[in-house]
Amino acid sequence: MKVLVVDDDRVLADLVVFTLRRVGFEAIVADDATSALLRWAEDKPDLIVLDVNLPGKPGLQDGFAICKRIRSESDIPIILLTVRDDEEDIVTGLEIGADDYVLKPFSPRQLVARIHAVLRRAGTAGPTQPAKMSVEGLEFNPKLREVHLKNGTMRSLTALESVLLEVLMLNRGQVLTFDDLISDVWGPGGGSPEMLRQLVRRLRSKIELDPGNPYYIHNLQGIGYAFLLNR
Amino acid sequence: MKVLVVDDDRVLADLVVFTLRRVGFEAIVADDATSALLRWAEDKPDLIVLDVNLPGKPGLQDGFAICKRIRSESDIPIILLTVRDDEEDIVTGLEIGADDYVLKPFSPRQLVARIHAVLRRAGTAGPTQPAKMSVEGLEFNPKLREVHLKNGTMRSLTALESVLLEVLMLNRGQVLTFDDLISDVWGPGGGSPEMLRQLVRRLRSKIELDPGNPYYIHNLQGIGYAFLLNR
DNA sequence: TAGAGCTGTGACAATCTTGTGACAATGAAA
DNA sequence: TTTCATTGTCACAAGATTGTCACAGCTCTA
Repeated sequence: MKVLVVDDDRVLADLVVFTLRRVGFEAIVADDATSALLRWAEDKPDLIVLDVNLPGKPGLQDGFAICKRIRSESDIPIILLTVRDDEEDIVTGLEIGADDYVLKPFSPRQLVARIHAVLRRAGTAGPTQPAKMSVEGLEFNPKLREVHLKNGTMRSLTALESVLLEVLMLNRGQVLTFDDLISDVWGPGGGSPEMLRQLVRRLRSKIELDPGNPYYIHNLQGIGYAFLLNR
Repeated sequence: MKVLVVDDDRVLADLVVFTLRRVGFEAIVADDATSALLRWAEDKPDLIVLDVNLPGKPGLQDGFAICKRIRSESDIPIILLTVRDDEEDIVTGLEIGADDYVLKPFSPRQLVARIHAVLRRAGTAGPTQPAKMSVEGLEFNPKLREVHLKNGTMRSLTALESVLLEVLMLNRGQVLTFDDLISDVWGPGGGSPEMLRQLVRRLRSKIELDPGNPYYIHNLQGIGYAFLLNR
């Protein structure tokens, strides 16, 4: 997941880029309109974080101009960075197509959270989902979010249960650490071991014929979980 | 893969070194600016873990000063250890060229993960665990913490049993003293002969076909244990 | 051969990890 | 606005792991 950060404030841009990379995003920087458009065209980012105030001609080379230009050709998610209390800017930005805005000053964590929210709303396309996945009498349809069990029953899964099951089935026979699973399900920087435990329990209650003696999802104490270890 | 750990907190440095060695890194220590620069020049480490607060003149002999000095001559990956999640400190560190930072207090596992992340970004890979270890009909998978015996059975090991078996198998044919084993398994200052005895017993009960007449783990009275001594 | 010291053992205590049931919070849909 | 589904959070139970203890049996030395 690649993010283009457009800001002429070097220190701030560095901090944002560092934070984004730290939680797993690719991040690239542009510091004016020209290089922003060039980066957008060549690096094909998945989201743009765009400062409103940029060097160059106001109205022609500021953040709004870039946003407008990109919107004429693309639906890419755009988050505007603007100065506190400038509500007129906010309205203008949303009108020309920005998806969200963040007020300066802000903390990088706040920005990361906002990026996640925008990406969720945009429903970003991940790798092509397989139509169905079948293993050991368990048939899972990610699109419909339902599983058919060995005994013929069908269970519907929630969104998070689906994500977890897909991650586990795609990596069956391997041990996935708690951190790996948490990152894969909730995204960089999200989730917690407690949340994962609960999700595993909920998923087990739907797919295991005997949840007290799980057949599919195995725990390795202190390490993580595995789906159908070879045994 | 050699890591230079720069920290005047001896206990912490020992713990970090122990942890790094446990997962396959070489680790060396310096406890002030002078020896840090000397170690860097002479031992040519591949990465530096650098505490921000060091004894000596602030601004001239602290972690930032060392980082700045090294950056003027090298791109070596540098991870700063700091107690303050203060953005100012973080920005300062990044500005002078640090690649990442870890907040104290931290768990050794967290630091190792951060080191791997920085090395990945730097394009170098840290040491990986051997997939499997096989000796005389005993097959051990450290990742899954399981052994397959000569008679086909599979046994799961606990975390400490795994560590002990790996140490023993990596040094097979050699005698390891009680102190060596205790230090390797529990780390500096931890463990005891009593605990080691119990652990050896538990491990033997899982891997020996005849625990009363052990084939793999031999005791040398008053000295230590060995794995598969040639007799 | 006897005794001291060492190693192995079974069992229990302490601690940690995982699983569980239930409730709170949130957001979407009716 | 209300209701419901989903997800997050909490407190505690259950199970696993590790530490500790006391003693039996073995080995080595005088």
